[in-house]
Order: sequence, then C-alpha cells, then structure tokens
Amino acid sequence: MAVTIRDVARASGVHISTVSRTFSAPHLVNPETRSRVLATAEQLGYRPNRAARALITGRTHNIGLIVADIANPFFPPLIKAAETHARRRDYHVFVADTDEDPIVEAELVQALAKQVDGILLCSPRMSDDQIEQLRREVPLVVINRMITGLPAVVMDVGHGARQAVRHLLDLGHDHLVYLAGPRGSWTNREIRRAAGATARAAGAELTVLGPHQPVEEAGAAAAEAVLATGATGVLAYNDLMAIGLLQALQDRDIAVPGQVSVIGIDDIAYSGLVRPKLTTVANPTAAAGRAAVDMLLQQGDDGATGQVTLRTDLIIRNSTGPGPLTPAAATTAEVAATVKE
Amino acid sequence: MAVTIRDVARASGVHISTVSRTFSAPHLVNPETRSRVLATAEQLGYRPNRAARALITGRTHNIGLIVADIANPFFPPLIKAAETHARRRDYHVFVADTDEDPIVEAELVQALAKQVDGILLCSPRMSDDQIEQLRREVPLVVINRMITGLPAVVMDVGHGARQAVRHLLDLGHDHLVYLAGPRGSWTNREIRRAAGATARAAGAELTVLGPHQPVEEAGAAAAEAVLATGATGVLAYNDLMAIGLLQALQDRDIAVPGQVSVIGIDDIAYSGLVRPKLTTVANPTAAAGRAAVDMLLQQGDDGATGQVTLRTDLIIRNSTGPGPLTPAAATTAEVAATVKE
DNA sequence: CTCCATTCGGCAAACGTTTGCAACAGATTA
DNA sequence: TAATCTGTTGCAAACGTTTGCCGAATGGAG
Repeated sequence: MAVTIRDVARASGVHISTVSRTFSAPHLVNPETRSRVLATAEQLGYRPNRAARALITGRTHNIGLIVADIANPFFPPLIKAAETHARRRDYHVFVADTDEDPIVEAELVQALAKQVDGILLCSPRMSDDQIEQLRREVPLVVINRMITGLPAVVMDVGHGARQAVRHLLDLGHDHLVYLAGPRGSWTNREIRRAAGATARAAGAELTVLGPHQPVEEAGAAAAEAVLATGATGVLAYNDLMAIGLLQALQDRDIAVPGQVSVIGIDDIAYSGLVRPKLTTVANPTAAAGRAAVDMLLQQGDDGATGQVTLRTDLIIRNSTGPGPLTPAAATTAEVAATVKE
Repeated sequence: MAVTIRDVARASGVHISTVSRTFSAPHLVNPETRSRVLATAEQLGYRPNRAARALITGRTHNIGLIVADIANPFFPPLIKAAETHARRRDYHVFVADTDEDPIVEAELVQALAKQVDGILLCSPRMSDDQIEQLRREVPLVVINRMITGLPAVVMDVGHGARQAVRHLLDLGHDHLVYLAGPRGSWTNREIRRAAGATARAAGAELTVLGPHQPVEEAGAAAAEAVLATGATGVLAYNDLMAIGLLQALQDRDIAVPGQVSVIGIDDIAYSGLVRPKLTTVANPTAAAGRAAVDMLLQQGDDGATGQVTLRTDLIIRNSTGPGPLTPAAATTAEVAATVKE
C-alpha cells in the first residue's frame, strides 16, 4: 500500500541501501545518484517508515513530556516551546497529563519508556527514589526539581521569592503569609525556604498556610484563613491561587492592594488581565522547555548530567501597595525602585 | 540491552510465538502456560517493543492531535480529554501546534502521517481541498469544521450565537457588533451567519468588524472601532478577544455592562475570573475531544464517516446589561429569564 | 604499466514483533 | 478402529529500514 524504500530503489535503478543512504547518510552517495533518488522519492511520495527505522537504530525520534495538568496555564507555553524546538530537530513530542497524581505519573513514564528516546518530567510529584528508579529505564530530564545526579532544568524561584518578600517588606508589611502549594513539590519547598529566610532576616513574621492544590478554588478557599492571621502581605505558590484569593477578597470587600497586598508566581497570561493586575514572579517557561529538550537530546552523546538554572524575576503590577508601616508619602512606584538589584 | 520476547521465551521454556500470543491473543494459549509466561515476563521486566509491533501490524497505536495554539486556553481542556480518553484505549497522543499557520498545519499532518493511526484536526485553517487531499494519506477527524464526506465533531456555535444575539436584543440593544475571528475559520463563518440572521430577523443592525487574530490584543485593539460604530452590544469570536475588549473599554472609562454589553464565546476558565464576569457561550470541548477520539478509532472498522454535533449554550454573567431600548425597570435577571428555551 | 587509495554502491544480516501454516495430542464421532 | 475435530504449540516468513563488509571502478603516484 504505502510506498517503501524498495519502490524508490526500483524506480531509480539503484539498490535499496543506496536509497537508505541517500536519506540517512547523504555524504556517502554520489551527488548525481542522490539527486536522482531524491527526485523519484519525491515523485512517488515516499516517506521513511519511522517504526522500521526505530526498530533497527533503537532511536524513535520521539520524546515524552509529562506535566501535572495541561489545563494549568503555566504549562502550555512550556509545552509549546518544547514541541516547536523538538520538531526543529526532527523529534516529535508525546504530551501526557498526570492529573497531579504521582501514581499516574509513574505509570506514564513506564508506558512511554519504550516508545521514546527520553522523557521530560515537569515538576514531578514522585519521590526522588522513584525517579532514580525510572531513570534506569529511560533517559530523563527533570524540570523544576533538583535531584543530585539527574539532569535538570530549574527555574530559580528562590530568587523571585526573595525579591517578592523584600518587595512586601519594603512596602511596609511586617506580617506575611505564604500560601503553600502541593505536597511533594520541589518548587513549593524552595519558595517557602527562600521566603522564610528573607522574612526572618528582616525580623518580620511569615505564616505558612497549606498545603493546597495549585488552583484558584484553593486560593479562594484560603481567604478566610489569610484574613484570620492578620497579615497584610501574601505570597502565593502560583498565580492561579493568587487570582483565586484576589477574587475572594474582592467578594468580601477587602481592598487589594489597599488593605492586603498579593503576589503570585509564574506570570501566566492571565495575571495581567485580572484587576488589579497581579504582581508576580515571572518564570521563563519557554526557555526552560527548550533547554530541557536540548539537554535530553545531548544526553545520549556524553553522559554529562548538567543542571541548568534559569532566573526568575519579580514583576510589579497593581496588586501590591503600601503596608501599615509605610509613611503615607511613599508610593508603590518609589518603593518599587528599591527592589531593582 | 532491553529484554525482548526472546528472553522471556527462553526463560519460560516456550517458543517466542507463544510469548507473543500471550500478549496479543491470550485466548489462543493454555491458561497454565499463559500465567507462567506472564510471570517470567513480569519478573524480567519485559515490555513489548511498539516499533516492532507497529512495523508488522501497520498500527502504531498513536494518534496525532493538531491545534492552532496550545497556549490558547480553549484547547487544553480538549487536549486533556482526548489524551486521557485515548490512553484508556492504549493509544498515545502526539500534540502539535501550528501557530495558526495553514502551511505549518499541512506540514505537520504530513510529518505525523506515517507515525500515527490517525489525526485529529482542530479548527483547521487549511482549504477544504487540502484537507481532502491529506485525508488520502492518513485517517482524519476534523473538529469544529464541517466538510462533506469527512468525519467531524462540531460544536454548534450557531445555536449559542443565536442565543447570545437574542439575549442582547431582549436587553434592548438594537445595534450590535460582531468582532470576527480569523479568516478561514469555519466557526467564524457559522457565528457570523447565525448572528446576522438573528439580528436581521429582529430588525436590528449588526456590524461585522474583522477579521482578527483570536487573541486579547486584537480585542483590545478593536475597542476604538467598536465605539465608533455606536453599537451598544458586542459579540466576540472568542473569550480572549472579549476579555481584551473588556480591558480596553475599562481603560477608556466605558462602563461594562453600563454603556456597552459584551459577550464572548468558549467559556474558557478565565471568563469567570475577569471583572465583570464574562457572559459567554459554553463549548463542550472535553466532550468534543473524547468524541473525536472515538470516531477516529472506530473509523478503521467501518468506513462510516459520521458527523457529531455538540450543543453550545449561553451562560449569562455580568458583562451584559440593559440597553438603550429597555424600560429602566427591567433588570438583567428578568430579561435573562426570557432567553431560556 | 602496476599498485594503492579512495569513492561508490551492492549484498545480506539484523532489529523485535506478528501470524499463516503445519504438527501433534487427545477427545469425539462414525 | 479409523476418521475427524479441537486446542495448543512450534516454525518461519514477513514488516521497512540501517549498516558492516566487500568488490568494482576510478584516478593518481611511482
């Protein structure tokens, strides 16, 4: 039915190996022969069968990309960047969604293992041990998690979180809340640690609330608890939760940033669309996707397991404003200037 | 390196064909033998090589899913549903992103053709001819586009658009704008047609502005043009554009829904998060994704090329309110009641 | 004119499965 | 008792490539 290498060989009067080489090792075939073969291949509409190729070379030219939740707007830019970048290198991408479930996560890796040349694991919720285990079955690159000996691309949320907390402190907030993300999240631990250290160093109080699922509903549901602490500055695990909190506060007629300041993390597309526009920590997700693909594809050559760290930065918008300790004269803009490093 | 069917055969003292049958046609092998084989397979960690299987059976157990833009929040729920549904049937999904470019779209289909058992084409921008052409290379199911003779899953936006226009008319708006989507979009044509007919039937004026890229920026950029028409009710091609318009109007101190009413289409997750909450037409995207997968997988069996139509419905929130023709007494809630069919 | 190096292309094995066919045993039927 | 059937297994070919090896042809050096 489909046109194979054999049809092309027959039609252009050469052996099948010559046709094969025309595609997979062009420098080994006479330019004249090559162009003739290419012409008939084109004419016949020949397309290499990747399954056959994979069978003999052991390389599928596919990579897997596992995320917690495609519908979480944090991921699509990363997926898109990874996919485009991979395609440019003649790789295709399987995307899978774990629904935030570590069990499903492990199953997916197993299922994909034989079908891909490697897997990109985004913010995995599995234990380090499990990941090390799976690593023996298939090349892995982890995104947003640091595991010694494992190639990884991480976004340095610690840096962004420190900036965020400092921003709140500079604005005169002395009691903060960190609205924690899901259990098992490396990012969550990093943020908590960074935020906690920064607050402590400044002698401010930081209350951690959580863990929470990283969705708006959780942010909204936490509103009461946040208010109960008496804190005036909030850092949320991600923009989704921050936005949920924003809405819940609005519903309670709590002014943001008038009475409470809120900072998110991720800078998803919608953080600039809600009102007030959300102050947040921007994550270079597209760059992370590309870097992870590169890392995975290079992994075969040398066993080097690098770790790339990408920088995150605070973006000051309108959900943060002066706190109780600020002299009335200080405006957000003035204080913002101090955060620049 | 990897453990093959041969290793399992040797370890359990049977021929490789018996092992093969244990997995692909269990009823043909003695239960006793079967369990023995399964045990050793499990113990050895055997996993079938899908490339080899694909080579001989001609079925890859993969399907392709091509969307215009993964980052457009309309798509992730569809992708997620399709992917989960496919996995339950032991299929994996390749996701690809065309960046709204019909050329890339065609290339992607070609590239994926040999690698998948079929392709789901979401809101394709190609010409009908091109799609018919590609259909000869690989089984296709089209989502949100109607092409005679081609299996399709469409969301009946016409229905939702009629409801939306009627809602605006009932509220007392007699001059409406349709903020059109991209050229080549079937959905766009459907909406325009339905909206136009409904407005005309009621003797109201409907101005079409466009085409536009289906993004917020386009919606925001169209604000001036919308105001220039003097219309007081706007239906946008999608929520993204509607939200962009909302922001732009807010920036110009035009009250929504006080001075202008706005309706979007899609009911993306964020349409309920912006303020005012967006009145919009809900699309059953997840159901569409599942239906399309089913249709694709059944296609092999019989050549039947069904067309499934899914219903869409207006969701009334806070971005629509009384227009110039409404007696002051009529509230949104009262008028809303009239839209129920 | 011989020899060697180089370039090119053919040959055939291999990759890990599936599957039609045949073999065989035991059970059933005539 | 012979013939037929059923259930289980083995045998080997096939799927469409890639690739190590070898031989043929060419050209330059000696």
